[in-house]
Amino acid sequence: MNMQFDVAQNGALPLMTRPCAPQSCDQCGVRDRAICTDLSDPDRDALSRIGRRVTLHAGQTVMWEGDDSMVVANVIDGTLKLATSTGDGREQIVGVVYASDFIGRPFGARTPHSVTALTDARLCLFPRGSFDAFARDHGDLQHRLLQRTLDDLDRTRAWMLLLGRKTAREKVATFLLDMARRLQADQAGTIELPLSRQQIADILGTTIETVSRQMSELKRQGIIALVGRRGVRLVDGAALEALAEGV
Amino acid sequence: MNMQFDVAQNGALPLMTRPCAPQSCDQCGVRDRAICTDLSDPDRDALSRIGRRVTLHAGQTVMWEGDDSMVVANVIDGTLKLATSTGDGREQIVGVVYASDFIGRPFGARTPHSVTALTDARLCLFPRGSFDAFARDHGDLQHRLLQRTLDDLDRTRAWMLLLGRKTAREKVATFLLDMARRLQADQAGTIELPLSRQQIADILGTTIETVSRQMSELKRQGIIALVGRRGVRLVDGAALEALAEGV
DNA sequence: CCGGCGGTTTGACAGAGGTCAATGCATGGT
DNA sequence: ACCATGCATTGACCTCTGTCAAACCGCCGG
Repeated sequence: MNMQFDVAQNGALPLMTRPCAPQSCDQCGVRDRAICTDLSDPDRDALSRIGRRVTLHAGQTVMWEGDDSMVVANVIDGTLKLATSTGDGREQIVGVVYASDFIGRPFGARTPHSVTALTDARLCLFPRGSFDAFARDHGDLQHRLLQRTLDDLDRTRAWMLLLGRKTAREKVATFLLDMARRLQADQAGTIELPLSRQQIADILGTTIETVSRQMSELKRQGIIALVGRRGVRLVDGAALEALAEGV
Repeated sequence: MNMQFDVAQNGALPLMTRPCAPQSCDQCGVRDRAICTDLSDPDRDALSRIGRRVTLHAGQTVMWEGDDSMVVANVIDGTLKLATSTGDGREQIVGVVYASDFIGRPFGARTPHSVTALTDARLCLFPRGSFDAFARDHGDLQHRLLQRTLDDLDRTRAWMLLLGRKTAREKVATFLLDMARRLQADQAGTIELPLSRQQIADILGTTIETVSRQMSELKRQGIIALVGRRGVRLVDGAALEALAEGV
């Protein structure tokens, strides 16, 4: 099906080589949305001292499927994909994460999926062992992590319905609505997808050609408008909603 | 695709009407595997007093998708399915749970999927509010719940690869290996599937006919043997493993 | 032991979507 | 401003799997 087209883009990981200058949590952009939000000031400082700010370029992979789980992180900025693949290189994106989301596998030995930057991104990175220890001692942090994990699980299960039972048309409609919900539209109502057609196909469990054909068809019907390579404007949201549910 | 064929089997829920006689945790069959395992004796007693033992018959549904999240439970015995469906009745099973697993949506207002007994089952049922409050006060319980949720999420994401990228053959092979891993084989090496062909199809995101055809083909090749309606013996496990990965 | 029910298997067919291939066209570098 | 490159679109074709339908057969009750 599709090859791991972006492996070649991955340079050496900057994790060890380019820690940014230590930066306080005070001016952190996700300060009031990340899992560390409701820690007390001294606790947050302690956690902050465990972690490092790290910058990623689009295409770089932070963790690989099956690796030992060495680090976890908060996403400060940017969009990343979580993916797994079959032995022969078919890839399925199992999650897309945004600013303030948490990535990595705490309390477990293995990273079950790769994590790759789709855009340039900044992370607040923690060694897993230290993070685990810290979390065990801080009930609210653990509670927030649990909340997030439960939400992730709900979203993931909802996506299984899409993968297993929806038609290509329904998949694309659902995807567009999902993106519109997460992304901020500009003044013209256009959203900029952080994903290529190939990546969209990898999320929807289909092919690039099918995604393209479905989008063209939606455009032909006047339900969406395509602007440039990655821009989309949802012209008739209600129609999309209907298609997403398969009516 | 497939209709919700088993809705008709659902009698009135026994949840309110048939609480079993209070029963201590001492003789609980999942005592050392459920999330309550490492609570202190008094704590476990306290939790036990919040909950009730409840018996379900095969086909009965405990919670419906979209309902307010009123209860959570430990599975003491039996097998249940978690499912979501599209507006027009296509169903996707998003999880199968066994003895000692935890079900329901703690810390959230809505139940994101239905929960239905596949076999007769026994639950240790808690009102969600009380359970949430208890869990917040007991870090180890919450930690165990987090562990389980993280494991569930890993498994669920692995299943997304199957739904999105695997062929019918690979799906069936993966399913059989997964069941063999979970279920206890009898002396002849035969496992008894707790699922009908329709339910298998609903797990794999395919149809009953495709499942049947793939199983027949595997049997023809001597890789598995079918015994009766629900029995399967994995004759050539290595061949199955190879098929599951798509080689 | 038999008969009927409900799940399962098998067959024939069709269509959605995958594959292969060519063309089109944004985007970024010079 | 232009071109080159790589992504996206479109087309033709084919296959896998879904659909419809009939035959089959475990399993249970009488």
